[in-house]
Amino acid sequence: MTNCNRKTDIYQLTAIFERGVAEIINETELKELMNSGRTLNLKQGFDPSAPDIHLGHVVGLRKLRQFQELGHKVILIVGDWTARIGDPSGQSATRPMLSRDEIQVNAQTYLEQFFKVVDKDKTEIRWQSEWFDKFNLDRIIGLTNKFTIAQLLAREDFHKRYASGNPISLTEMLYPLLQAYDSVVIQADVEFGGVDQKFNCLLGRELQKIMGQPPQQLFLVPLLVGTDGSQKMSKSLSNYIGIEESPQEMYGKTMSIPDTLIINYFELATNVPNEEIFQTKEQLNNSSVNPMEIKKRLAREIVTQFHSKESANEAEEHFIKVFQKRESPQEIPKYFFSSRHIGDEVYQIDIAPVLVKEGIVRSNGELKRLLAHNAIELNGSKISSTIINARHGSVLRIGKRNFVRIATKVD
RNA sequence: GGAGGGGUGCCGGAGUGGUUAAUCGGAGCAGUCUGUAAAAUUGCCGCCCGGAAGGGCUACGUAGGUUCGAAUCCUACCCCCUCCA
Repeated sequence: MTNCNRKTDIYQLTAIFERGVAEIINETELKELMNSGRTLNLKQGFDPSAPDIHLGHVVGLRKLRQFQELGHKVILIVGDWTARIGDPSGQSATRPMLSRDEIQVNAQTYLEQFFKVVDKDKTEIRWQSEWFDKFNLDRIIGLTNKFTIAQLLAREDFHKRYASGNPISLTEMLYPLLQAYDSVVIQADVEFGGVDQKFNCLLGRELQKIMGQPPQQLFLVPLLVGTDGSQKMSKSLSNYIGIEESPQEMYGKTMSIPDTLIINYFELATNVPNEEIFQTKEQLNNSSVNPMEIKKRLAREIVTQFHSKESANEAEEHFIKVFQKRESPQEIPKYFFSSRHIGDEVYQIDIAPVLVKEGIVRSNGELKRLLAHNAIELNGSKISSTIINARHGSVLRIGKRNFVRIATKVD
């Protein structure tokens, strides 16, 4: 190994262990493993019931990527069996069973997004069904008798639910066991996950020991707080930034995070070097720069990562134009409205049917509420009725962010 | 097998015969302010008709029943929780 490479290694190691880490079990052992020169099996599981990846997931995926760059191999487990159980960390216990086809489709979608961050060439994909399809009662008993109820109840989520009298199904108890068994099958060296996965991952470690394997190391990343600024990013709370979203959406959602989260996002979701982040922190602390400007930088970084620099710049222009200067955006979707020509290129139009039918507003009632709140503009001026006089090409703005260009259609 | 408690809107949680589309909190949406930040403040928050006043429909686990009238009473069923065995 040349000196040059060594330096890179040290630099990378620092990045790996000092940023975007919640907890490592056991750090010393992990470092020894990494020094052993062996290609490590990095385990990452995913549940094909929720195929969309958002920035919260990216925190962990970026870690995987960093490890890959050191030459290690990711083994992605498609949890086609655990998906049927549903991760108990959600409140609702039972989920509908997914069909084979649905799982296939979800897995496909997931993979496309997954490889936007993780290196495809250094990834192996394994399906739980490879081993669990063959499981019989004998094996299930063999697995379950290795653990006690008390052990499983130690999991915070189970514990809380039990204490507050909420149901826990036996099947759910199986979830951590299956996940643990995956580690045994693939002989995982390190399992990656959010801190909320700690219990499940630890169980894998436990089971490996019982089965005579060296226990896997745990690399737990922090949970990214969502755009609402209070809860962890998740699709069901709709406080997420999906990596498949348009540059404009991504940019806008980033701008909507609370200022207090800016540094956190820089650290967890971007490659901006530590020194720069440190400077940024200073600027925020002594108020020498408007936090908005810093957030714009963050938004550009994020959009660039999943789209391109150009898209990021365009998204920023759009943002400034539409939200800061309150002008109409460049591109506005056009809809045809039944119109009655009342002379001089002016048409009388009832906008309600189209807006409701196209789902731009939820219902007629909703539309009336918006009108009552002065939330609808025609070419920049508020309107108070769904019956309007407009020209072909006039622009409607509904709420903050919905724009509609009117195309007239005389019946 | 026995005893008791409970199932309400996106979530939590009131409500025990009419004044209840259902108190309150959270979430959400919109207005003002503004940096799609925070804070503040106002309004909305089942669907349909109506400019409005108002009217109609659907809804409190499911299906029936009593009643002029039921989320509230009765019957059966389904589901959940706790304790005893």
